[in-house]
Amino acid sequence: MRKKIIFIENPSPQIFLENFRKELGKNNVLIIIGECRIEYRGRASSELGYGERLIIIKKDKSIIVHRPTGYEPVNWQPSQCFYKTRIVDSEILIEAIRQRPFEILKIFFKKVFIMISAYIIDESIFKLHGDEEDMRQALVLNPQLIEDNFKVLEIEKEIDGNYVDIYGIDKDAKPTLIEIKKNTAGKNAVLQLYRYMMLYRKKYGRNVRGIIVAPKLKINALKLAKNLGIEFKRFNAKLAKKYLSK
Amino acid sequence: MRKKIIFIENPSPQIFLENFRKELGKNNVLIIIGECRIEYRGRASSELGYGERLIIIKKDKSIIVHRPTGYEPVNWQPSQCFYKTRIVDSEILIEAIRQRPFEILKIFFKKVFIMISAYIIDESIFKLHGDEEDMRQALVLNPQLIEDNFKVLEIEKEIDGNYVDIYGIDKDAKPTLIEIKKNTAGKNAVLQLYRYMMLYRKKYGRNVRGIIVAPKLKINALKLAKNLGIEFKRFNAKLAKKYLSK
DNA sequence: GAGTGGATTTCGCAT
DNA sequence: ATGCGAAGTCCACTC
Repeated sequence: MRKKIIFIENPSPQIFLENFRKELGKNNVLIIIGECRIEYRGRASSELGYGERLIIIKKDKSIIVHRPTGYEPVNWQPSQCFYKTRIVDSEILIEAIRQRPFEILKIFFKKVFIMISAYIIDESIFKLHGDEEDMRQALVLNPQLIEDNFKVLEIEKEIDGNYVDIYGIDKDAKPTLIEIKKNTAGKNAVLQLYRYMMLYRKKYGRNVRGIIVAPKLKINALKLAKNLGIEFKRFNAKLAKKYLSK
Repeated sequence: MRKKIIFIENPSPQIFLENFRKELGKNNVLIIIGECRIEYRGRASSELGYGERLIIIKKDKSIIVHRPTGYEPVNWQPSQCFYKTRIVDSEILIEAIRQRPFEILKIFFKKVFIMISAYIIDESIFKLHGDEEDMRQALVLNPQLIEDNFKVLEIEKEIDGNYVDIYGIDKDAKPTLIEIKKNTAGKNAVLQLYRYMMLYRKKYGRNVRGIIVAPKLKINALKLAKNLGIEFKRFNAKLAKKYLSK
C-alpha cells in the first residue's frame, strides 16, 4: 500500500545530477524545489533572477516552473522535449530543449533543497462537459428549438477546412448554417459565420441562411448581423442542460 | 542553508486534515501526491475517476491538479479561492471554491502518499521579451522600413529617465523619436511619445519628429496624433519576424 | 506540417 | 466591473 517515493535532500550538484539523470530515465514524475535563475529563448525570450521555485517534470518530459504564487507556470516546455544537464560554475544547469519550434529553457540551480521522484499511475478517462457542446447536443436532439420543422443534416460540417457547428435545412428546405456561442456573441462570431456563408455560397453555388445561437448578442454584433442578413436565436447552456436531462 | 520543508507520509485522513489545515494557513506551498477522484462544477463540469495525481496549492490559494503526463493541469482553481475540508466515507475531501464566477473543485482522496509543505521565497522580477522587441530589432536592422535613408542612432534612448524605443535621424538629418507598439496603439501611446518629444525639445532645444510604429492606431489615437503632429507607420511582429529570419 | 477553432482558457489593459 | 485582444498561449482536429 505504500508508494515508493524517492527523496533526495540538499544534494551536492554531483549527487543531484547523478540522481536526476537516473530518475528522469524511469518515466517518473520529478519534483524539485530549489533556488534558481531561469533563461528562456525561443518564440520569445525571458529572464528570471534567483528565487525559490518549484519545478515539475512529468513522464512525458514536459516541464513547468512554478513561482510561489499564480495559477500559471512562469516558464515551461511542452512534452517531447529533451534534457541536457551539467555543472556550470558550481551551479546545476538543466536545459530543456524543444526542437520544433526550437526553444530552450535553462534552469541554473544555486541550491536544490529537495528532489522527489515518484512513479504515479493514472489511467482514468477525463470527462469534460463543456457548455457549447451541451448546447449543440440539445439543439441536435431538439431541432424545434432552432425553428419548427428544422432538420439537422450534419454537425461540425466542414467547408474548406472550416467547421460549422450545425448544418441543416429549414421548413422550406433552405440550407442553414448555425454558429453556437456559449457566451455573449460579438462581432467576431458574426464575421466568422458570415465567412462560412460565403464559403458555402462559393462551394455550392446557392444562398444559405446563417443563425447565431447564443445567450446574447453584443449591440455592435447585432447591428453587424442585421447588415449581413444573419439571424439570432437566444439560447444558453443552462437551458440546454435541462433539455439534455429529460 | 537548509530549507525547512515539512513532510507528512502516508497520513491517516485525520492526521492529514489536521496538518493540511495548519499548513494551508502558513502561506506555504503545498504539494500532495495521492490517489483521488475529482469533480468540477462551474463554467463547465468535469469528472475524473480514481488515479494517482499531483496537487499543488500555492501561497495565493490557487490550486492545480496534475496527471503524470501533459503540460496542462487537468483541473484547477485560480487564486483567491477558499477551502473546505472534511472526511466523507473515510475519504479526505478537499473543496476549492471560487466565488465569482461560482465554481467548485472537489478532490476525494482514497489515499495520500505524501504531503509536502514549504515556505518558498521568490522576489525576482520576470522579464519577457516578446514581439515588441522583435519589431524593434527588425526596424534597427532594416531602417528603410521606417523611411528611406533613415538612420538609427540609438535604441532605448534615455531622456530624463524615460526610454524611447528608437532614436534616429531622417534623410534631412531631422531628429526622430519612434515608439513601437506590438498591438493596436491607443491614445496613451500617442501621449507617451508626445511627452518624450517635449522632453527632447526641452533638453536639446530643437524640434523632433515622432512616429508611432504599430499594427494599427485606434481612431481616437489617430485624431490625437494628427493634432500633435505625430506620424504613424504600420508594422507588426509577424512582418518583423520575417525580416529577422532572413 | 500548416491551418482553424475552442478553452473552466488566463492575463492585462482600456473603457 | 466589463469588454477586448494577446499569449512562448496549449490542444485537438483536418487537409
